[in-house]
Amino acid sequence: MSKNTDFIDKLRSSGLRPTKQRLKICDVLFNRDKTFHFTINDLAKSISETINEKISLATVYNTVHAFKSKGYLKEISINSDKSYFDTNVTNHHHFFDEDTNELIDCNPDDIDPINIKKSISGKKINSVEVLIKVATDNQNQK
Amino acid sequence: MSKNTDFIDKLRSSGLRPTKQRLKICDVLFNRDKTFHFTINDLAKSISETINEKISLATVYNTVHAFKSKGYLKEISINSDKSYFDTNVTNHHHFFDEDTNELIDCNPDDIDPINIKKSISGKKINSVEVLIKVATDNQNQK
DNA sequence: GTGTGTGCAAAAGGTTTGCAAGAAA
DNA sequence: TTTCTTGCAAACCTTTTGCACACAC
Repeated sequence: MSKNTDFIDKLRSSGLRPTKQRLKICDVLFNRDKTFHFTINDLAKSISETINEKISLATVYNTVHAFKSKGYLKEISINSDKSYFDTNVTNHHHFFDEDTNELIDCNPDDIDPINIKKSISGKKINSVEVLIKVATDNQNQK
Repeated sequence: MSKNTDFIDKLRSSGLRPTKQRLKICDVLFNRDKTFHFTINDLAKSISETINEKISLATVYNTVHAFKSKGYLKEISINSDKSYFDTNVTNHHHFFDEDTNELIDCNPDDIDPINIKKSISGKKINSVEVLIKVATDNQNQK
């Protein structure tokens, strides 16, 4: 697990001042074994549960966006009503459980490489994302 | 091209009353050669440009949701800030042009079938969607 | 000290809701 | 006449913004 000094280095090296709030957010986001999928609300709640002091929503937004632009977080589109973020910034795909609104990472070998035969002239591919929506078996289809 | 009576039948057969507003929206949505990708705003604008009377935003939302739940429209997640809809309700994937915010349909044979080796126990796959984000070539990557 | 970051509240943008009036059955 | 639909405005929720104060350097 990362220590506080690691986070300080990480922030400093990307030009972000290691403030108390940012370090707390780092702690909540990155000090865990498994990938964390969250909405801003989840994160804010998680923060106020983990620590006693609470961090302003504006700061949480700021920080998440800063982390995203530095490549420490990835944003995932599922529903249009909320932004999901992912602490796993490697290229990977997702299952989305429509019953629980939960995101599940795919491992690289869970899905064969996507073979795209079409290209858009003058454009280059920035990302290829696969989203597999699942729900309990005895249910009407999406 | 579909005629008004077709739309009336379509609506009636799915339990929706063929009101003047819904028929107008049908006309704007389905009376076209190519697939239509739109946000609610696009649609509202398109309506007020096409016809002189305008339709309340609430009604546009109602209607689009009704059409979606009847399977006449498909919702696509790209950014979290807006809902995109698609008049092409067949299974297909998309390119998204990040320069122009434009959606482009993939034909079935543009992408090889997605081979998913993992499954979630007790859950069945409702949909598999691939989103390929593209941008002009001389640009920093996403 | 200078410049960046934080926090609050207010504003913004998209979407939903409640309810009275209107239209379809 | 009964039920569904419309339209408006208000409510709502998530996200952004402005600005004064505080903190990092």
